[in-house]
Amino acid sequence: MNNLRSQTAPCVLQLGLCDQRATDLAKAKRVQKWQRDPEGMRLRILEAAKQEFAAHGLAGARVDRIAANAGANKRMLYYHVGNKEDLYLAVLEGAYEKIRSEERGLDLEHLDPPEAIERLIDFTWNYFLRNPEFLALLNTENLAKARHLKRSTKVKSMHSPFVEMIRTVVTRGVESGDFRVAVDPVQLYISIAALCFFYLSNSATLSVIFGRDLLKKEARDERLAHMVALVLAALTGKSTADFGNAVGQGTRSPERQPV
Amino acid sequence: MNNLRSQTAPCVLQLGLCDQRATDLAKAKRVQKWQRDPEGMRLRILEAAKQEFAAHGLAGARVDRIAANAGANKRMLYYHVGNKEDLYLAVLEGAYEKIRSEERGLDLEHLDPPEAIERLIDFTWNYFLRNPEFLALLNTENLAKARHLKRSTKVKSMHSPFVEMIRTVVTRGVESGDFRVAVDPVQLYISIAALCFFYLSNSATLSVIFGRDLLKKEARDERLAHMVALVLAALTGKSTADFGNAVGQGTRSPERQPV
DNA sequence: CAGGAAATTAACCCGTTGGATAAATACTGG
DNA sequence: CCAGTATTTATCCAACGGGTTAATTTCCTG
Repeated sequence: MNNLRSQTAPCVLQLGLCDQRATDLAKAKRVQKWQRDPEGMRLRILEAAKQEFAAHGLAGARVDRIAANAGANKRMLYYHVGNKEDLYLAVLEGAYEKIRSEERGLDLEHLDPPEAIERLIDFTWNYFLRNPEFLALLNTENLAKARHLKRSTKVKSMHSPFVEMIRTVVTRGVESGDFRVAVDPVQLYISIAALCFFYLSNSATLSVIFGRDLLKKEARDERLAHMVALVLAALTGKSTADFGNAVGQGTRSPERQPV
Repeated sequence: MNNLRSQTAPCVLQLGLCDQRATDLAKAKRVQKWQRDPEGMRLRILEAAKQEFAAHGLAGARVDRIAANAGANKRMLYYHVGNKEDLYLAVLEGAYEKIRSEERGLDLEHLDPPEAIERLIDFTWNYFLRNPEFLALLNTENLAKARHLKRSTKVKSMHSPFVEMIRTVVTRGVESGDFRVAVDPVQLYISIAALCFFYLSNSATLSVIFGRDLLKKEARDERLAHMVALVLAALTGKSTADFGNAVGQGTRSPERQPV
């Protein structure tokens, strides 16, 4: 259809000359047509690749589109990162790095155990909301049965501190009497992630089959309250108001009733 | 690489002649080379397509491979179903049809509310375990933002009875005093599906980052117990033995410790 | 048993796409 | 300011993959 090669955006800071190339080719020669910026270029490539892989999956992603959206030439991808799969793995590693890095700043150690859990849920939920590409990338990688992730050395090492962080919270909660039982921290984290991840990652199909928009503000708030109430009720044994409140909200307004 | 076109498997019931075609071509002419079987062919195509789409996603799926695995010619797909996207939608609709159909047989109405919930979790979990393609298909469709599902008329209509089924259980549970709160049935189902779905759908990456095999028998049993305990504890307010039991199992055996 | 419709096969078409090559241009150290 | 290197651009291409056309074979019906 449309030839992507002709769409390759010129590099940043091109001194506003590219548009007039036709009018004065001779003069253009004396001026800088592009600037070097390897680091910036690499970052823009990775960002564009993240969007592309998230939007279309590994097989559906187009190298040309990534280049175009990065304001680069296709050749640059191979020069700066490598082939399509290398690019994909770099994006994936970056995505894990980013979330685990933010999680490290959660500082759950200084909170009451129930508050710590609530904060973890709140963070996870909002992180997924803010970074929908992350969800899509994980799904893509799981479709590939983690083939690429297995090759990655970086990723494996960055998860044990995170698990330990949760384990500490659980242990403290049991000792303080806030929690009735000492759950396996990995199991607990998977459950928390599951509640957030599935809702958001599958919101498109769920919205269709249940006939309500699961992403609108009220629905999102309701969901967060539901998840916190669910997990805390199970851990502490005490019911919270929110869990009860969530009851009818989704069903009362008639236009949101599933047909 | 290898030319798929030459791999097209002959039709079923070819009277065992195909292997000897080279030896006696003349005689073969007098015998049936293939049999008509439109319904069977359609089914085999859909089954092969399901596997292919589940394994590679929409963009990654190869029409040639589907044809080959269906023991058919590529042209047959277009003859019996339509183009690639039609094929994909047919597969997707069939997948929804199948799970909702099995769910209808659950007969939760005649169980105690807590038992009914446990049974629903148990069924969902095992259905996902038995039908991993279903998970992959849903992920693929969500990557496409439910673009195809929205076009489907069949799918939307088959979910309201299911939601009503759950709503009845919840209402009965509240009336009997088994449940402390009347949760929104959609919210509850999404949570149950989430706990099962995410664990299985993402088991590949999770197994890598947490350094344990989440699909082995013990891990699966442990997970089911954890989920049932989590949901029932939140609904009933009573702790169950399993939730506590699950504590250390994942962490005690040293080889499963995340590094 | 003829003849036409339904089912199946074989071969081809052509735009797309990942990747490669070589040439041009900017920067840097001497 | 010059030579050499790093970065970027402009083309090119062979393989691939979805889809189509046309011929071939089986089955059904009158």
